[in-house]
Parts: sequence; structure tokens; C-alpha cells
Amino acid sequence: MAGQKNKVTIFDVAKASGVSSSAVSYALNNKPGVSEATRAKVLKIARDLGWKPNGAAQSLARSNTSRIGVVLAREETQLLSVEPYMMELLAGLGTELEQHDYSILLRFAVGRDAEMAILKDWIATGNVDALLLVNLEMDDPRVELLKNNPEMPVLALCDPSLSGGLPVMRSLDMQAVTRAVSYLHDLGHERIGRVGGPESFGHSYIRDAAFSDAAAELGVRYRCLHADYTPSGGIEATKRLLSVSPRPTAIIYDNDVMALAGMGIAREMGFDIPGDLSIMAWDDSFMCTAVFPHLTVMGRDIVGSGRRAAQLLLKIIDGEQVDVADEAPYDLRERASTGPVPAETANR
Amino acid sequence: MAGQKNKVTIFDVAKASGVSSSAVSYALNNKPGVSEATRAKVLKIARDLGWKPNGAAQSLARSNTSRIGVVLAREETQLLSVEPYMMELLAGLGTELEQHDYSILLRFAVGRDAEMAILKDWIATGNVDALLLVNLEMDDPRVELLKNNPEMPVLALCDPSLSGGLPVMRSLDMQAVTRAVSYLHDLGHERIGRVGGPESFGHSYIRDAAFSDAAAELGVRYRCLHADYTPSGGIEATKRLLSVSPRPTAIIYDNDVMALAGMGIAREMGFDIPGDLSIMAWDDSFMCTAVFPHLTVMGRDIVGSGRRAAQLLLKIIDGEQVDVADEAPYDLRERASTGPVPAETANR
DNA sequence: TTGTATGCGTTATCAA
DNA sequence: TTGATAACGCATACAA
Repeated sequence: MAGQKNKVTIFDVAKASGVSSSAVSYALNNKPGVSEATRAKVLKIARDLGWKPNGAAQSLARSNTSRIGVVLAREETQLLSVEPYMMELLAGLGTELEQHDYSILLRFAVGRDAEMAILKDWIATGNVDALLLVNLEMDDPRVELLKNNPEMPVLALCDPSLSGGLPVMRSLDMQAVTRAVSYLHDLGHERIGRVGGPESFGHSYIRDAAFSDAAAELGVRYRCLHADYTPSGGIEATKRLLSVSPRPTAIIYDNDVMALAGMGIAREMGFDIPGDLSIMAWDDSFMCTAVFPHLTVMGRDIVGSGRRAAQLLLKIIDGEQVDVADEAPYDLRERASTGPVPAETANR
Repeated sequence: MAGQKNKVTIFDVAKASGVSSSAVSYALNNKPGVSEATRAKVLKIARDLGWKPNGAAQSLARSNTSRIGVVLAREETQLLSVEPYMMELLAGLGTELEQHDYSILLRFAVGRDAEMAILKDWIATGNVDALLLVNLEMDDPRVELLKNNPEMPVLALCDPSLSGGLPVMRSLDMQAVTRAVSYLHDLGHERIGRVGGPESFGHSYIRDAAFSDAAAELGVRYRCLHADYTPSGGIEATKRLLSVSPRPTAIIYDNDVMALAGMGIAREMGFDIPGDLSIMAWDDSFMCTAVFPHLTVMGRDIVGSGRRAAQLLLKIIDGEQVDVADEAPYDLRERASTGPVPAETANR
């Protein structure tokens, strides 16, 4: 019962125009091989008849699909709670693809095995022209799979160290980390805590190293705990960070939800934000300016990254060589949740 | 440069098996017409050769695509800030579709015209087997379009009063509104404010009416302002609601972001939550339990709704009649942001 | 410039 | 039970 009310084919158009189907095809695709007169006539008749190309037939003949594949993997239990990021990325990707008549083919996998099965299916069936790989982990099996199938265009969103040579768009986490740490250091903070995302995630790992380096560079004491992006994870980690003495005077969270939860529990524990404790989050969202005090964040143009990814993918599909591209850099969005360390409370 | 390393076709399988291509097709599709012996042989050889059906060819021959189309419309300026809802819905939809080898074909439109163009394209090209319509507005042109193209299966997520007879899955907003109002009334609240979503949205309108009715029923004073789902919108509306005398003792927000922002500004204004003012939000998210006090919400199983929508769509594709289906009901998730009205502050 | 013929990979019809 | 063969709708090499 599929769609397709429109049973008008190029043969119908050809008959109505008094020319052959190939002439119609040339005319409709703006290719040489027909006179301007017949082209115009064919175009008019095609429009009058309401002709539109059949997608499947076009795909079969051209052997391309005008679709980019994205698999979102959920864990068994719950949604990967990076939704605001993912949605913005998809929006940027989709908006840019729209300019080129490309679509996003989206699938949800429960578990890594299911994700691999989908990717293998796409490689074999040719249901997408290219793949966007997100949320890469260390030694990710997807990298191996796509290196073994070099004919499938792909772009990975991760650090080049994780992609095994696949084309990559990387986020500039390193310099952002340096910026964040020196910002807090400039405010007088000498003990900084961090609540990172799951250790298996590639970007958690990358940030781990960058934070250690930046802190060492500036002589800042740095302690990191890993959590799972959820409120309870953020609360637990915050409690632990604040229970040691001397406690950190600033905490950076890998996402907004944990930052919000951390700020909340810190207040419940009697800390004033930012008087006693400065709070920073990674990645911006509506949430960050909905809460009081507004959260200082390291933000970036995620929608823009999605658009850039689309452009890169189209290039790769075109056969252009892409190795490593950069996202737009992060910028520090200073708001009310961070401030200088008051001398008298610093060692409380 | 499209994918398709696997140039193994059914002809290759046929040759290797020593049978004809049609026999192979029957065998692979579990259809009668071949003996069990040859079926088994063909299946084995197909697997050994790594054969997978070509998607485009299959679509063309079967004239179906195994894809459900979803268009997300963004306004000119910014993302529609219902992202957490949308992402969960897509996750449910996609997870269920996965069981039936269906995918989501996702496109992002900027503006309603672009969205209409995409839908028309899909109807003509047959690039999807069915459509899911979300975020319906009053007198939505999409309804008209799909009524004029009854051969395209469709499910709308809205109140039946908005769908013009198209198959619908409706959310049970009416009873949820009644529940919310009576919950607050039972706590002693006699003046309730509300910050709704944009008036053009169908569900805003539905809730408007339901709130008015429920408030009148219980003799509760009710005042509603409409905002745009953003923090600043929530803040502005909250200020206005609290600036009149006597002020409401409870405010219900149509989304979590506005509730968070409203709670924040109310505190800045000196109100204790929930001592002086009770706050409730519509739809649950991580945000609601990340903030202190945790937000009392009217929640629902959005992922489940997505799954249900998938099941309905597959039914509709199968030619089954679907008129009006219900989402799972909302449930009141009582947390710390709501409480009784202290007599002495009630008229402050 | 135009038309004919064939390929794309499956599914489905119809003889054998 | 089998195996040619014709759709499916479009693109294109080749011949006219």
C-alpha cells in the first residue's frame, strides 16, 4: 500500500511530448543531448503531468541513494543522555543536507552488536551513500569494519587518535580544556575538580589527558571522577569531591545535567555558588541559562558542526580526500556560576 | 562512489547453486515454489557468498521502501526547543521499527513551506512508506495535503479535532490537566497560574481549554500566559504572573525549561519553593531531577509513545483501519517543588 | 539532435 | 518444482 499516487513515468511524459524517453531523461536532468526547444517542452509537460522521479528507480540506475546513515546506539537500560547534543548535531546535519537533496537515514540500535549489524547491512545493501559515526569509544569495532570496507564513505566524529585513519572531524577539546583551566586559575582557583563522562567514551579520555596536562602546567591541583551523565551520577561525584580536605574551589562537569545536579547538591550542602564554589559545564543548552545562577560553560556551535559534517561527507562521497577537519573552536561563555576565590573561604 | 562492495547478486548465487535466479529469489524470500532441498542449498550458498539484497532494486520491484518519513520543522531563528521530547519520541519510534526492518527517514525543514515541499516530494517519489506528522498546528496545511493523497499512509500526533479525520494518536492531555489542577487544589491552591507554549500549537490550545474547564469546575482562579518554551519566555511570564495581586500560589509550565527558569526567577524575587510558591512542569526530563528542589511533573512514557506510533504506522501500512489511538496516560510525579499553601503567605 | 536498446538487481508471471 | 522472461522506472552508451 505504499505511496506513489503519481504513476506518471518518463514514458508518459515522452508520449505526451512526442519524443523518446531518453530525450525526456536528458531534458529533466539538465544534460546535453536535447535541443533547448524540446527541453523546454518536455519540462513543461512533465510539470503539467505532475511527474516526479521514482526514488527507487533513480537509486537503482544511478546507484546512489542521496541518504546519509546515522546509527544512534542506546544502552540496554536507558537513553544515552547526550540528547541535546545529538539533536542539535542532527539538525545541523539535516539542514545542510537539505541544500543538496540528501536525507538522514536514522536507526536506533540497542547495544553495540546491533549497531554493528546495521552498519554491515548498510554496507552490503547500499541503502546509504555514506555514514556518520558518532560517540566513538576506544578500540571501537566500527573503525575496523569501515577500514575493511573502504568503498563506503564515512566520517567519524572523534579525535584522530581513535579513528585509525578514517576521515575525521575533531572537536578542539584540548585547547578548550586549556582555556577553561587557565580561566579558573586566573580567578584564583588552585584546586579544581572535574566530573567527567564515562571513561569508555573517546572524548572523555581525550579530556582526561588534556586536563591533567593543563593543570600540571599551571600548578593547579586537579582531581577527576567519572560518572554517567545522569543527575545521580553528578550528585554522587560532587559529594565525593567536596568531602575531601582541602576541597576543590571549582568543579567542571562534562555535561550540563551533571553540572545542574552538582550545583544543586552543593547548595544543599551549604555552599554558595559562586561565592564558595565555582561551577562550569561542558556544552551549552537552554538549561544553562534557565537555572540561577546561569551556568558558565565551554560552548560550541553544535549545529554548525553538524553542517560542517554534512559538507565533509558530501566531499567524501565526491571522492575528495579528507583526513582531519576541525570543528569550530569552543568559546568560554562566562556567566554567573563562576567567580573568584574569596581568600577566607578558600580552605574551608 | 556509493557503497556496495558486495557485488554479489542473485544471479551469482544462482550460478553457484546451479539453479535459476527466480528459484534463488523464492528461496531467499521464504516463498513456495522451490523444494526444501534447493532452498537450503541456496540459502547456504547465499550466506557463503555474502549476498545481501540491493536496497534500491528491492524497493523498485516491491514498490515499498521500509522507511517511515519524519520532517522536523525549525523556525527561521532557532531550534524548536522541544528537543528532549522529540529525541525520545524518535528513539521509541526507531527502536520499535528496528524489529520490523524499518528505518526513519529524517529531514529538517526551515519553515512550514519547506516542510510542505518535502512532504509533497515524498508523496510523489515514494521515498517513504508512511509519514509521521508531529507538532500539528491549528488548520495545519499538512492535514489537507494528506487528505488529498489518501494513498500515503500517515499518522498524526495530535488531538483528533485537529487531524480532519486522519489517523491519530492522541495524548491524554485533558485528563492530565484535570489531575494536575485537582492535585494543586487538594494542596489548598486556589489561584493557579500557567505558562503555556505557543498558542499556534495544537496541544497548547487543547490544554488551554482543559485548564479553563478544570479550574472552573473546582472554583480555582486560573490565569494563563503563553510563551515560547525558552528560559527568557518563562522568566518574563513568571514575573508577570507574580506581579499581580493576589498572586497565584502555584504555577504550571508547559515544558521543563520554562519551569526551571520560572523557579529560578521566583527565587531571585524572594519566593521560597515550595513554601511560598509551588512549581509544576509538563513532561519529565533529566533536568527535572537535576535541579533542587526536584520538579513535580506530569510525566508520560514518551519512548513508549514512539513505539506505539511505530506499531500503528505499520498497521496502517498493512491497510488496517486506524482512527484514534491513545497514548499511555500521564502520571503525576510528585517531587519537592510543590507543597501546601501556608495560610499566612497565601495572600502575600 | 534524436531514438533504440540495454543495464541496474529484484520480484513476479507464466510456461515448461 | 523449475527456468526463462517480463516488469519496476530511470539512466546512458550507442546508433541513427
